[in-house]
Amino acid sequence: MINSIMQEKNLKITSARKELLEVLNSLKRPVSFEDIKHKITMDKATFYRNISKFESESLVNSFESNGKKRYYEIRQFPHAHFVCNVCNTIECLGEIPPPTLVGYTILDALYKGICRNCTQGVCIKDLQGEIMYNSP
Amino acid sequence: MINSIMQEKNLKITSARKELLEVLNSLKRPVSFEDIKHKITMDKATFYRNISKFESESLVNSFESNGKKRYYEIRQFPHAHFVCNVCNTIECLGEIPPPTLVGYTILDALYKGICRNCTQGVCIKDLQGEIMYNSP
DNA sequence: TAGTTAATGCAACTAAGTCGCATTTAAAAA
DNA sequence: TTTTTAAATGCGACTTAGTTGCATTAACTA
Repeated sequence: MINSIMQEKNLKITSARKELLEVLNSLKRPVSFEDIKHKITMDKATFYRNISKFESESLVNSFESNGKKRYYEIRQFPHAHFVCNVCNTIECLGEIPPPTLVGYTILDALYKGICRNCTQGVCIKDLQGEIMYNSP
Repeated sequence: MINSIMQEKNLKITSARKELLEVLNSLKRPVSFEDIKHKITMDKATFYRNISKFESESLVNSFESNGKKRYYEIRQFPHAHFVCNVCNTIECLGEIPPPTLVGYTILDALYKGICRNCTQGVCIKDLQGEIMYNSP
């Protein structure tokens, strides 16, 4: 089915592309080049050229998180992401719609903060002045 | 008053730090190192060391946008940002609260999409499958 | 004012991402 | 099936954001 996806987009089916889509598809979470470079055999130039082609064909999404790295994932239904400042985990948020912004088209939402696990270990008063929203 | 801010945080008051805080304070919008490197006289190592110290002292906020650059701004009241994928403009969103995420502490929100100006020039059908939320 | 410690400038380095070019390969034509 | 050709690949060189070590300088303290 990976082949037919590429055919639909009129992309030449190469072994590098199949490999890359299979890896992204099996992981189903946002990954950086570093995360998967040992899982793929292609050159990094090929990785970036293909990722960028996949993005322009709407097969892949990307965003940047806390580090200086970009994260890529297979595009499924549109969803937001949450990056934890403590453990640096990136979570895909399923059901969270972004707020209303009249006149704007929101394509992506990225939230940062402290995830459920880490929140329990963090003293709230250390966050004085930083809190946008603290959930109950 | 810039001096007293640094005193409160027990930061040594140096000319580089005064210069950097003054520039950030006068611009009052998120800027990258590139944006302001011609406005400051310090070495880039000093810039990054001070920005990072300011961040850990809660004087400055940072986030990454579409490019591979990081953006820094004086921390005022907490607010979200909107990055336009078309014109790459970064807007500070004043009154937009992030959604509820039970158990999580949200410290930052970054939305991407198409800003008010650019939305008028974009054909909605080009966005098939990408739309998270299209405002009325 | 002298002494201590932290901040600075400089240069070298790392890592993400890009680009040009020669070679290979997928797929269409013959 | 073989030939053709345009696109994809690997390689190496490059760019740029950000970091680090080290010698020097400047801010605070006694």
